[in-house]
Amino acid sequence: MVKMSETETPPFRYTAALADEIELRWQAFWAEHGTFRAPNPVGELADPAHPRAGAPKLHVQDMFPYPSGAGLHVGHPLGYIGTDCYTRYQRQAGYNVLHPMGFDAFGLPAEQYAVQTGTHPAVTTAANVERYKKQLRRLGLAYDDRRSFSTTDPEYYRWTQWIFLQVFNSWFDPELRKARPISELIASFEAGERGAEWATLSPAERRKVIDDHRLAYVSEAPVNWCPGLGTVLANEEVTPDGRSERGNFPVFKRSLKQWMMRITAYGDRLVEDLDTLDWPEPVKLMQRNWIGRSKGAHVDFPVGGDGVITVFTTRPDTLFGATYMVLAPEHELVDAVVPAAWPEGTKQVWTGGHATPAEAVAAYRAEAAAKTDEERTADGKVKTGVFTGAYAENPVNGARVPVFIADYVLAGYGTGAIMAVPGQDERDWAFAEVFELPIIRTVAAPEGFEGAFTGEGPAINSDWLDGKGVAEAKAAMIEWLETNGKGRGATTYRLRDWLFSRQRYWGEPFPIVYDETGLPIALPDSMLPVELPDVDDFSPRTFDPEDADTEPETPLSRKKDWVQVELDLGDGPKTYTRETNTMPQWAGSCWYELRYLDPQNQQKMVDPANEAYWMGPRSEGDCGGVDLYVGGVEHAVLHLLYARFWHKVLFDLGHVSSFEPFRKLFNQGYIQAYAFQDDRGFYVPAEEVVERDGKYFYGSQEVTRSYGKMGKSLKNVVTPDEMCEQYGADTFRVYEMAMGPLDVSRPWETRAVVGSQRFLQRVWRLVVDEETGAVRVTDEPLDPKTRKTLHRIIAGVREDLDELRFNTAIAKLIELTNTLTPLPAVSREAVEPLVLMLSPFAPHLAEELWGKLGHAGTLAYVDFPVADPAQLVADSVTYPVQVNGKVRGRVEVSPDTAEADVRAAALEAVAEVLAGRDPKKVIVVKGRLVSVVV
RNA sequence: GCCCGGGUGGUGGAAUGGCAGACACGGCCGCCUUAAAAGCGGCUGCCUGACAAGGCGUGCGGGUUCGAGACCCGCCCCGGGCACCA
Repeated sequence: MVKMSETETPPFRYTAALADEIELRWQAFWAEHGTFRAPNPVGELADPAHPRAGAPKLHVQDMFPYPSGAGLHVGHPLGYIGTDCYTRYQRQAGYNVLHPMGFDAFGLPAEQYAVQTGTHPAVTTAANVERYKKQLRRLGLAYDDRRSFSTTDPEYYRWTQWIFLQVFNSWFDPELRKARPISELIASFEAGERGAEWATLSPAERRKVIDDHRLAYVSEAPVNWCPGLGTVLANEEVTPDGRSERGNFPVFKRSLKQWMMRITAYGDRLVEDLDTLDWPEPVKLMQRNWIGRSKGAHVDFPVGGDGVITVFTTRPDTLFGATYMVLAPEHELVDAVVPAAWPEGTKQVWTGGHATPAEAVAAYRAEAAAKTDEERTADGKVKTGVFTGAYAENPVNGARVPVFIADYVLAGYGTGAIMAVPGQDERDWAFAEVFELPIIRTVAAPEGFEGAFTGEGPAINSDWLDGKGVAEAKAAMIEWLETNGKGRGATTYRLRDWLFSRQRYWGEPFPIVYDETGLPIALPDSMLPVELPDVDDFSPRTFDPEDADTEPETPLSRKKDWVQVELDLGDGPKTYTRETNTMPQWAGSCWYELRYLDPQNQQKMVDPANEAYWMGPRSEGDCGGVDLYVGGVEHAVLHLLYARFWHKVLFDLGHVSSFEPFRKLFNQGYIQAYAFQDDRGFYVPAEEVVERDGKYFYGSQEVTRSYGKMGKSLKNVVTPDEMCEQYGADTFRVYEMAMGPLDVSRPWETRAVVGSQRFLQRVWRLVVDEETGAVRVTDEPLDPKTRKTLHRIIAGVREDLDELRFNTAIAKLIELTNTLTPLPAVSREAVEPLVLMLSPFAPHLAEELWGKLGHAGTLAYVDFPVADPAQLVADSVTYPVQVNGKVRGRVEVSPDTAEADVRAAALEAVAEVLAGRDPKKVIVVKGRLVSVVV
């Protein structure tokens, strides 16, 4: 029996099968010819003969993926396709384009899989990377294959370790506001520039002093301990409700010895340099919020005999309104200030019903400690606290102010103590109301204003500040505090130092060993990389997720023969102990944009000439960096903040010429999908659900629809592999780009993909006779009208591509195709530009058609069409004529018609509507419309 | 609570203050076909209407303007971020 569909389909139609054949052939061609290799100025990848050698450069990069075992679904490559279209266009427009792709391959899932199966994470990771590469190649993504790497490659993490050592071997000079080599600090100590004490210290004590200045340092400090994961986490990895971002386990504050990076030293620059970046405002805002810089003053309040409570305030101008103070319950001074008995005049509400201050404080502390963060913030509007029995003295006027403890003051921010100014602070106002504390306004509030006034206004009740505006009063007060030794201007940050060690196996080992002093020693560059040793047991010790009283234990610590190592570090062979923590997953992604520039360089992380070419500043004050960095908004704080920090350290030390890693950031949207559940709540395969009358059915049973992520468990995954099989990669690419703007999230709809296939089929048919396979294109010139359309579309497509508006660019190409389709002859004059303009989106099809049009080789370096300005002026203009805002007629005139003539013609066109009424006003908008008012 | 985005046909989405709904999906009709699929052509915002035509339309209410989806004021809803940060 003959399959009808096969016999009836024209033999040379652009079908999925033909697309498959064409695509695989061109992918092989590109790979074989190294078509998308970009030449470097110097080094292994230099190529003076390359068509783009020495051309203006463009460095475009995607946030590289973690190669998961599940492979890609159709949502993952959205951004990759976007940057591929953009870079293919720019390459044709004349740029030397760097568009690399790598893999962020250290991390938890590979390790967890290894724990379950006993397979080494390196094996799983390598397999997953291969799978990803295959899937990406099948989509025709034009990467420079020589520049691909995984963060897990020893040749790569050798440089991650090298950068760690750069950080370790530096300190931040607050005067110069930059990192400097630690050797310069040591020299300064030795020269006696930093006090005489140095000379009296033992060698180990000196090392401790120096270690305390390093940008990477070990500290015993409260950290986020996650027993469920068996590791500590950075602040950025803990959700606001105190759980791990990965795994959603409880996280506890524990004091532990861990590696930290002094990112806080860069707080100012990380905030200020945001202004130089072309990033989405919301992302900048999130970084500003995370860094949380506030400027103000430290003010000293004398308490008791010679005690002092130092507070941080952003409103030193309101000091005359400070009517009480609050310490965090955990504040170290609390015990010191609490007297034996309640002083004279203690109000009943202040005591919490306790007989002595000590009892009240102890009870309140116990209460506060028992509350989780959630509970503390849940009832955040009701202020609680208790009087300590102590009074402090307001340094500006000597007023006696009671000292409270309350959990609305956080131990971890500022100094853990505040001066309370209820007149100008809403929280203080609320507290003052509960505890019947006096309220003094120090900024004039508007007539009839109730509550705390936080706005602008002249100072009042403030002695010598009276009448000054807020900004002026702040400055005056800071000056007064400094002159009188009562305080000083200060800046604080919400940002904490970055916790950099993890108790995991699958991460970069630290290039650090310890000697008998227990102090860290950096390994020399010559000993890099410190390779991750093989172990039998990959898992860190994990615990009952709720059990806070547990201790981390690293997998590497069990490998005794690796931990104890004999080395000659200059003092002859000695036994050292290796650091057994590993680096967090962020380490590898903190600098990968740099390694793409010079991936094969064995001598340097990146050759300065290559860095300067691809990422260097373009003008005085320019930050430099990747020209376009595309990825999801979920990395707004973590990855992007860490990467900026490392980049700035490398800049300070002279290793790079750019002071920001990513000049322009673009957040792509997500492709999401519908999922369907039956009445038991089980997910049913989404592709088998049919819609009838606005309801959804799986077989005969009605199911409910929800919208969200694609996932195996939701049974709604669609893969690019399936799309390539059903339609071809080019159709899939065109569909993803046509379905909406790149930065907008949208639902996946497989049945709509056919629209893109039809479009490509029409283009194919313009060139190829479906019955004979012959090329139909003629050398006949275009008719003048179509020529104008062509050039209008060329101009529009270029504009759209420059702005990453791929959806509207494709709409214009469809329009052009639909214009050409019904014409009796297919003119080369129109088809060649069409093919070239289509090539960023459907590169395989375009290459194939380009060949059929008689050109040899690839079109990747053929000039992108340019519109002829002469063709962009219209022959005639149609003016719609509005009467009172409604279109009532139209006139067609030549574009150079004088305004008066347009007006006359327009009035004539709507004469019937006007019915003799006299127009009050006639507005002629040149080239647009005519508006008549009656 | 505060700060960002965003609300346009059945659906995804277009529109420098100037003809709202480009382009596509879906739907309806037609051509081709014994038939179906594919392909091709037409119609498709809503309401009234046989047609012609008219009215109404960009979350809601006001405003600016000859003219507002876009600008201003006040609300509502959805998504995201932050949340006692002194």
